Amino acid sequence: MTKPVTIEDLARITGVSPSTVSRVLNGNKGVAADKRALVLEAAEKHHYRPNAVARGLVSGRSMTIGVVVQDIATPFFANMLVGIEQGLDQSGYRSMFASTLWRDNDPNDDHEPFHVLLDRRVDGLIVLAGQASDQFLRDLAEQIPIIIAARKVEGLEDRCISIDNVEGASTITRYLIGLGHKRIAHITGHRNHPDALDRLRGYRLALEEAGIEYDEELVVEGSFHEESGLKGVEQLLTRGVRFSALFAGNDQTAYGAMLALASHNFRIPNDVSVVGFDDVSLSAYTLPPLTTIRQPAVAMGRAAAESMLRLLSGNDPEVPHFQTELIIRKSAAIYH
Amino acid sequence: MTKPVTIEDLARITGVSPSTVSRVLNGNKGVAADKRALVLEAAEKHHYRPNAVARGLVSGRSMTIGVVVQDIATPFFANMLVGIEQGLDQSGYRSMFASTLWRDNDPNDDHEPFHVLLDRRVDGLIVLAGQASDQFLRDLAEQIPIIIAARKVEGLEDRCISIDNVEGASTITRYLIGLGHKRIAHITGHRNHPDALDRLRGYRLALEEAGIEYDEELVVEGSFHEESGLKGVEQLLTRGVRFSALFAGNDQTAYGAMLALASHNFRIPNDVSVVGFDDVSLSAYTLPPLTTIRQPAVAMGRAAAESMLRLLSGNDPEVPHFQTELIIRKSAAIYH
DNA sequence: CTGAAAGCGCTTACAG
DNA sequence: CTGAAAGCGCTTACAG
Repeated sequence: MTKPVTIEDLARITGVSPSTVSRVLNGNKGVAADKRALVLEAAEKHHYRPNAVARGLVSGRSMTIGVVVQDIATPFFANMLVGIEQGLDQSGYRSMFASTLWRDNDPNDDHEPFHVLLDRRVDGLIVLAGQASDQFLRDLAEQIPIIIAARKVEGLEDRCISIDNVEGASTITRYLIGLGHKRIAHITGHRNHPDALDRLRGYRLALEEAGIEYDEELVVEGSFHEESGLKGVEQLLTRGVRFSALFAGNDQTAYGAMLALASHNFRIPNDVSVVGFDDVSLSAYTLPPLTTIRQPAVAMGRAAAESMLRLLSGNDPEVPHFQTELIIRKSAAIYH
Repeated sequence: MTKPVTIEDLARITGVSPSTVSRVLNGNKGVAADKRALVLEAAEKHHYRPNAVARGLVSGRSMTIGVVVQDIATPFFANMLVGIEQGLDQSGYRSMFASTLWRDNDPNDDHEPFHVLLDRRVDGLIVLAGQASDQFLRDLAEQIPIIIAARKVEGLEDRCISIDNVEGASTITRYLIGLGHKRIAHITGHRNHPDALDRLRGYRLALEEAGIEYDEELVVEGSFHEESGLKGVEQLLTRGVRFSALFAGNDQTAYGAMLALASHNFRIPNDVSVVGFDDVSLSAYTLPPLTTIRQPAVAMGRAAAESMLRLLSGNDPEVPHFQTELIIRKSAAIYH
């Protein structure tokens, strides 16, 4: 473990002052050409690398932006993270992630990931969905530049990047109705998850418009995971309700649902149509490929990063508006 | 943007010296109980939070460990990252990720993610697979504690956590052979990827053992992505070669392959058996559920973090050995 | 038990 | 154009 070379070292080697070394290293104007060359050469030769920690302490900027995420391993979030990295690239900023999910026992741990990041003096915070309260996020916004993605926070509208879940859900439900389906089941996300609530609302809205009565026997609670799609279908089947189509709360739920249906010998889409929400990249490869609503995760992540960059340079974040899009593949068909 | 309170502030408020404040904040012994109480109360009241940057500068430890990863959005890597977070939890250390993948144009950028991390003075580095050269990693190991996961580096064996790809591949190929298959196709990973090479070797090994001649017409190059599974099958079909089973280089490749086969009206596993490698969590939910080789990503990530922690505390890393496991589901069946 | 001082590696006015 | 000095927020010997 060799000690990294410092500016002090370089100064000693080249015979100029540390100030001058610092200046040439920072591409600062006004340094004699010969000294500049000297320093640059020495830096190169000794593999000098600036200590970002020290630099951060004096400049007050760590050049890293914190990202709070529920679960890295969820395809949708993973894609947003990719987008964030893309958006930050070339900016000199880097992202640092902090997650919670898998330790959801301790409720006041909800703030723990925020603190790790804040303590490390990140220059800004991008929050992906998550269960921190609106109030907490509002307070945070007083302390540090913040952008929120895949979630809407009252009072922070100009910092939120999200799609309209009600609209997306009603669009895909309408699509099923247009295919002739009347008995449409729905497996929701977590009971209190805002997205889950909005999607349920969109589903009901579309039914209402079409004059189809809402039947609570047709909806079961899920959790946005594959497992819950599987269980959801089992529940529906146990209840003995008839349905010709199923709107799963998200794509992962749809995967589980399709498996359960197949194992009960229902053919998709001939016997029952299945649709999801999100359009995770895998959904183009399921059997059959999944009809779903696209929520542009990568683009949203990139936009979050870009808005953050704008915020950090003192400008208006200008968060863009994202539209959902109906992606028609093979998992839903005309009712007969 | 309110300025965070500092130790200096706390000293002024409580009337003790900064040294004393620092001591009580660090749970240091030997401080009068009354002063301790005073400081603690003030810290609480003013929401004091230590500046990890300053602390890092003096202690020389940033309490963050860098993780270099090819692609966060790949399920296998995402799971390793989850494992790393789990392993670091409670240790006070945090991870910072840096990836490259999606900018694979510039070859000498390969080292860029290492530099961002090194410049920020991470205390250790966990490298997940990746294309940095063995030599580069060996050099790195001289500078900083390093653990390498999902890859083997010569000379750094005691720092590598990986499974035996040859063994895994030969195991699953043997399984197919045991089912009666003789014409087994294989879609590899990237041409030069060590894992891809090892899996191909394992495949050939098993064939050889069984006295089945290796037929290069049966193997096509893939890239470990869904898309390449799809294309791989198309190629095989175009070649007009007969095969009753297909060993995909990894699970994602298998997904694409299954889709292609299905769209050509092959039933899985009745007409052709398909197996993968990795056992990503989704593989339990495909149609049919995928028979595959499990590479315990989360556990490996956790082990990497734990070994790193050991290394940082001056102990032997004690990297554990991981075994692959054959996971039998529904995508492969007896040949007839 | 406690404070003054030095120092971590850098940047940035301030003089010259 | 260039160096000496101060300072970022903390920790840690060093005296007392």
